[in-house]
Amino acid sequence: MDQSTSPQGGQALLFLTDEQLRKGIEAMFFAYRGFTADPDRILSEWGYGRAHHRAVHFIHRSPGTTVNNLLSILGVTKQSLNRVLRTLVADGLVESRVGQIDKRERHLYLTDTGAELERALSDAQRDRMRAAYRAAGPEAVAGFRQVLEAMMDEDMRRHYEALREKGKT
Amino acid sequence: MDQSTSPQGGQALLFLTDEQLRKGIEAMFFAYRGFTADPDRILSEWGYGRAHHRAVHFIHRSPGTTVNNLLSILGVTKQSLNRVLRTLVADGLVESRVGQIDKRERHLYLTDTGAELERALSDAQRDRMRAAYRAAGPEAVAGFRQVLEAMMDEDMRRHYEALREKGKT
DNA sequence: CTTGGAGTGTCAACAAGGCTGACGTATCCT
DNA sequence: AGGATACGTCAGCCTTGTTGACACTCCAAG
Repeated sequence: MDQSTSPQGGQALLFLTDEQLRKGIEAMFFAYRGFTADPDRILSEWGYGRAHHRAVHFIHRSPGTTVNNLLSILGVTKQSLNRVLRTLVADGLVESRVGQIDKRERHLYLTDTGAELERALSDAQRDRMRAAYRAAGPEAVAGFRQVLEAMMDEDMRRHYEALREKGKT
Repeated sequence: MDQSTSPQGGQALLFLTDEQLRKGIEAMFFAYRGFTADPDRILSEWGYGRAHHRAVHFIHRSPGTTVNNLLSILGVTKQSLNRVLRTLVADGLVESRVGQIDKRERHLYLTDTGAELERALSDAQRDRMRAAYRAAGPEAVAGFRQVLEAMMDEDMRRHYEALREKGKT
């Protein structure tokens, strides 16, 4: 395709050999496995799966978020998300409050139990992330984040960058 | 848990605030989605899923690999892998040859068609990886790889590092 | 006030791709 | 000869994704 695709073509310029890129691809694959291993263990103890983890994580991050908002972040159908939310509400981990301004919307909050699960999950995941960060060092971390951000789709980057936007209950 | 878990505790020392770590976690989540988006599109055209991608990728990387070896790399059950391999063999993308030294083993190879799919998939994935690498720059890439390697489980790092070991057909 | 549409919940049916358990067969090794 | 190994396969179950269809509530525009 371009010069960097040929075996040694762009190496002097940009070191992007197919072999380098393949290593990066496999690194993503193997690392993502490690990344999810600990939460998966905890989730199975609670009888949940990754879908529940994602929901709990983003509800914790943005308390009061609406179902629709969650849908666009998670990128799944409402039927799929609803199944997960239903069990979380039924099990008392998530509270779904009817919106005050717009009563069609449901605003989602973690209960104490929900917060407990979230804490167990994020503690485990942070521990591994922290260990990796420490092993790699500050400069490596900066590079890590730069590459990951460059790998995201546009809309995902929007969600990624959005931290605080709603402060009302 | 330790000093870096408290809001500002370890920042001066290691900048590892919960917020920083959370950002890293979400970056992994969103980036992995981007990472798999292009292959997923191609796979659905061929009527396959990610499981087929993984099999095809590692057979391409290590032609003649055995089923057992593939199992340990992919970390799935033989029943699960077998279902995927069966369709790939039936569709003529993968060839399964009885071992010459040990006739119990089956050695796996891509056919021309299989290589064609692999090429389409890895081209797409490399394109995105290359774009991300270029956008982030060489130093960032080094850091990216360092952090990912530190995030892997032990056995995964072994597979990740193993490039060539078998040269015989 | 009526009506269209947005936001949400839910039922049903289906598929991919994990899992466990059990069994059979061929082959190798001791 | 007998146990271990490599592989395939059948059967059943679970999670999590999909479509399609339908109902309900409410806001806003006409």
